[in-house]
Amino acid sequence: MHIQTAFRATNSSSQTGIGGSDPLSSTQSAAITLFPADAPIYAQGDEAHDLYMVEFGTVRISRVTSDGRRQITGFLTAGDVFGFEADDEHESCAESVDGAGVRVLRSACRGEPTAALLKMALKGLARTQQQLMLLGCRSANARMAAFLLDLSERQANDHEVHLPMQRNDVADYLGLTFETVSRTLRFLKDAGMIRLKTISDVQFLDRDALEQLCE
Amino acid sequence: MHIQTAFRATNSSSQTGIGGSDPLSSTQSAAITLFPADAPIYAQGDEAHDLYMVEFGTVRISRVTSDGRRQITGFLTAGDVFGFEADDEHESCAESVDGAGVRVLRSACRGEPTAALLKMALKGLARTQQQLMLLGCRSANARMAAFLLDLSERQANDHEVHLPMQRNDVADYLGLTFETVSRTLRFLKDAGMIRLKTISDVQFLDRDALEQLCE
DNA sequence: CGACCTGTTGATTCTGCTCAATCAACGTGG
DNA sequence: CCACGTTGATTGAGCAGAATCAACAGGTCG
Repeated sequence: MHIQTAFRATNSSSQTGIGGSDPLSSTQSAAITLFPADAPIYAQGDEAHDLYMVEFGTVRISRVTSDGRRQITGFLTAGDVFGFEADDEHESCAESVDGAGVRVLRSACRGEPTAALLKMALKGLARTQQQLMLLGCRSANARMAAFLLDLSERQANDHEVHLPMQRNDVADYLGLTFETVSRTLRFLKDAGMIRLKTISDVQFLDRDALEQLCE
Repeated sequence: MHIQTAFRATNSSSQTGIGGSDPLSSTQSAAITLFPADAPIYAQGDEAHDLYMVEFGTVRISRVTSDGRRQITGFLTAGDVFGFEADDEHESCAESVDGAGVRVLRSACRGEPTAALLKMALKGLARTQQQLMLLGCRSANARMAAFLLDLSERQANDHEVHLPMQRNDVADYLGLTFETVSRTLRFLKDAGMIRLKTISDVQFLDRDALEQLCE
């Protein structure tokens, strides 16, 4: 099974600054491919050729264990680059969450690596370590608070957060069950820390309390 | 406070193949520094200049949260390279676990990056993702089993594993308490999967059962 | 020998998982 | 239009497992 609905849009010069200089000036691939919700971008075991950059929407990176469980190892949004592998095979799979636009950076990984390429790899490393700290939080409430604050920072909005993914995805990201995710949001609501504007839009009522909670 | 007992040894050409060619031929720093147990190599907040390679012994990378808890984000052994940062400041701290020999790779990160450098960074990324999957294991027994098997692979020994770090470190690595670590080892012992040759040497009696457990 | 540190074990508490029911939103087809 | 099925989200009850608090054993070092 492969991508069907993926279409190609004209290149809309990404606003997603990486460092200062555009690291892709020599590797531009003008086409952006749209992956509808839940469409696979690459799968576990696929050969790893290229790198990818999210242009809009959200991409999830996940890995499935032999017992069928799924661990989401990252949610990526505009400007994030993914597809790095130590070997020539993808250890994780990448899927669109909500209809994501992805640009393929061909030949970015061919030849001698550039400083920009290294920087992107290090950014991926930093993201992964960040999530590691998140999973280190013992309580479910703390993890959720940390997750919301992390999203808030990425979305550059101190007062509100949009959750493009569903509860199941959040659960597999935080190492919880989706029931617990639901309960946790309810706890934060009852504690007066957040308000659920819609099912996927969270408004912060007491940011300090959230920050204190995830410590 | 800085390293005191650190001494410099003659360079013993490392056997720790990274890829095939020696990536450090142009960046050799002949000196190896010995860090005694628990000695800091660098601290959270230190300026990040160089990269480091473990020559012998074990190094732990950790991060402390504002509430005082510690999350160990990696145990590194001979051949592993660490010190990568996305920014110019160390987000984590590195300490010797058991008396570790560390070589500084000066200027490895200056100028244009090499393919070998990128490869090392990607290896670090892969290690971090591996641990992320480990933390994704729900049960304490599963985490411990996965940890032991992971160590076994790194030590290239199918029958036995040496634990250079103490229970407290294992706990902070696995996101458990040290009491639970103790109990978990006891469980694996009672289940006939392992034998504790010494307090820090674990012998596998039923490797298959361990592998099945951590699924 | 005593002080201290690491590790083990026990008892209790509490958190999150499991199993289950319910509800709201949506789409389909009669 | 409404009956029906589906899917995602919420909520409840009971239980298993890990954290917490506490006691104790073994080793090392002064």
